[in-house]
Amino acid sequence: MMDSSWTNQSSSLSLDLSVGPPRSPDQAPPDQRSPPRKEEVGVLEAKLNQISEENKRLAEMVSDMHMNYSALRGRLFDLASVSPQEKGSVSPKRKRVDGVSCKYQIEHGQGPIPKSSKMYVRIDPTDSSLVVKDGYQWRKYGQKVTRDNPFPRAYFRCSFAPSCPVKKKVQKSAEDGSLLLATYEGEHNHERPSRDKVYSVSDHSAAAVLPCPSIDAEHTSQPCDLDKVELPKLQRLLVEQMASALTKDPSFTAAIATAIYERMLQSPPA
DNA sequence: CGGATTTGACCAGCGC
DNA sequence: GCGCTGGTCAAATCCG
Repeated sequence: MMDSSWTNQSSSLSLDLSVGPPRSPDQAPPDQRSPPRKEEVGVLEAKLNQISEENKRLAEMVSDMHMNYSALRGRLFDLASVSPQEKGSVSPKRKRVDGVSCKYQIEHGQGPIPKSSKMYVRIDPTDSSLVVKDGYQWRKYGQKVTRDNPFPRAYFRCSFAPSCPVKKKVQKSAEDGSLLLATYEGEHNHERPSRDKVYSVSDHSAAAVLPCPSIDAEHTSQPCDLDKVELPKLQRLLVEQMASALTKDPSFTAAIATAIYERMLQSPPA
């Protein structure tokens, strides 16, 4: 099985790339204790702004790398964990469509197959809150322990708009307690209340929310084939290499920080 | 005090 | 019909 050690590093991905204000003379090394002139301060401030911008870009790159890797990992996990019998519906024993009873569909005048999707969310394995910060507002209305998973499944309804029919089920992966699987049913009939919370890598309770493009294929019972991923090959290869670097080298983030630092030293004064 | 969460009860579908 | 299971309800409880 896959090495989950990287998940413990996920929080460290939110490495502090920000550059603080210039050191005060008291904090500076002994050989730099002379007070800076005004023009020097201006130069340093400009340099600081430039570095901050670069740090921002680098942080976004790391964020993207993390999400891309997690998405691929989630998909791989999905493929590995879904048995052939389970690919059609939630349970072969029950003729429900994605967990929605026939009665519910009839009463609510819905079609046979509500639009659904899944998201994988990286969390702290010790976090049992089952909270997926996807930007929408949810109200929990139930929790159940299911037969095939020791972790409880939580049921949520979208509470942002009273008429919004969207529901979601959130359950930890049975194999990987650091992975949350959120199953969404229906479509929102309103705008997203807050986009800022989505893909918030710095958020420790939901390090990365990962849309899984394979899920819609479930309705057609088509096997999810990694080769059919629409990502260009080159991009995928790049993502895999970056992911590999993240997983194999625990000091990868430190290396990035070192590179940034070296870049700072090489950067000419503005 | 009002809204959100918890949790046991209830319901429906399915297999035997 | 009965038991099992997943999904939902709703009263109790929590919390800001």
